[in-house]
Amino acid sequence: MYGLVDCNNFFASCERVFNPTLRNRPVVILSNNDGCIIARSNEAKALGIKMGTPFYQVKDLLERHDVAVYSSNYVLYGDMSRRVMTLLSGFTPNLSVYSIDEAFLDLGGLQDTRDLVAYGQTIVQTISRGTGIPVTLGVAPTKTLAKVASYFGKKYTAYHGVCIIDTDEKRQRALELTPIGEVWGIGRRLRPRLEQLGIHTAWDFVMQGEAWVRRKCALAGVRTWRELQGVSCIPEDDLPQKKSICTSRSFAGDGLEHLEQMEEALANFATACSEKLKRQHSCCAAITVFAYTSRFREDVPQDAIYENVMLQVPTNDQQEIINKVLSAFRCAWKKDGGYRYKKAGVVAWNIIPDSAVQTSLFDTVDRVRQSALARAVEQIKMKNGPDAVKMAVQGTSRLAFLKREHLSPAYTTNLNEVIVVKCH
DNA sequence: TCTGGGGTCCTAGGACCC
DNA sequence: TCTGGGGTCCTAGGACCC
Repeated sequence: MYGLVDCNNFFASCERVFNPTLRNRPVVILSNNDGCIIARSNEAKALGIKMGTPFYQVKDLLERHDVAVYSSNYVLYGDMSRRVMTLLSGFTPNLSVYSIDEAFLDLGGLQDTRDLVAYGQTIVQTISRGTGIPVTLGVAPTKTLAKVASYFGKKYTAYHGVCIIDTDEKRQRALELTPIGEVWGIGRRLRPRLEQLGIHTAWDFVMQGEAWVRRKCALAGVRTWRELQGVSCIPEDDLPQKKSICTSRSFAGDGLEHLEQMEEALANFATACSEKLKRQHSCCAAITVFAYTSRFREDVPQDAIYENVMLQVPTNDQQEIINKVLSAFRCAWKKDGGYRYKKAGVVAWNIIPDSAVQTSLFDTVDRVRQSALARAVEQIKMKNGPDAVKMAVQGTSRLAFLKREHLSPAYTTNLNEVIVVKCH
């Protein structure tokens, strides 16, 4: 059996943990640059606020209903997520963290339903007491069915956060009540196509033949179809190593116009990619740098830059990645183009373990010197903090281009921002 | 005025080989 | 008029997830 633990309205719940006045009040969280709504409390959902709605389109509505609005505080959410996952790892030898707010638990040892219900309640209550985050647990023979179970666990309060699908009768009943679009693996495109073919519930889908599913939904559809029948076919512990690593941002306002501004932003994106590569002990053999103007502005000239760099010798070195990114970007830069770039980023790909790097006879980089410098920089950072030393081209205004007007404090990670309790 | 930021996998088609 | 029969590799684009 698999358990799926899913944090309820995770970002909104994180804000609530440290601000009790937000309880029973609708809460929404905005994306970077305060652009879109990316998380909502139940009260906000009830107001009809949709995921992904641009903030400016619902600003009036939010004010009318006294909705609390927050900028994304990923430092806080990341730390709260780590706490939840740490607690969960105590309940299973096999925890697979699926996203910032979800994890699959291997519950293989527990077959008896009464045991499962009790164990599930313990898990939910432990997370709630330990972190203040409400979670839902769905349990079923496959991961896709565990998702279905958690859908019902959230929908009906009578489950008290734990819903278990452990018999064929329960499975059929659940699938009959599950709209096809709610199934994990059926997305925005497939749903209308299936509905047109008369498939409205997960059960309608399961009742089709395999060849039919294969024809209409390709291989991924067949996998979902089998999972819904109780045949597990989503591989264990997927992708610990990332196959591509991307750092990108939108720029607030009209975007960036000058090469120097772009260079500063890209140098910081390149640095972030280098750090992510080092964290998973990888090197990349290819890098992409991209930038484009706003696709929403038909009244201004449009441009897109997209440059690939193939490396002779894979690397994760900050300086080298910055150099490659910037020289490729400068070649593609249109002097006097007058474009305002709204979004840019760096992607590292063709990733291999850093232990498997092959050198090249024609390498022009002094690797000995490079790694000595990188080691020295790392030691300075360890001793004096992550911002103690940086490349000049990175500038001093990290994240300055982000608009975050509704940011909450970093309650759990910054000593100057921890919560203060006043005694009278 | 204002529209996120990451990832994965699969498939079709083109380029190339003999 | 008529135009083989296998392969491989790469890439772009489409689908999905959070």
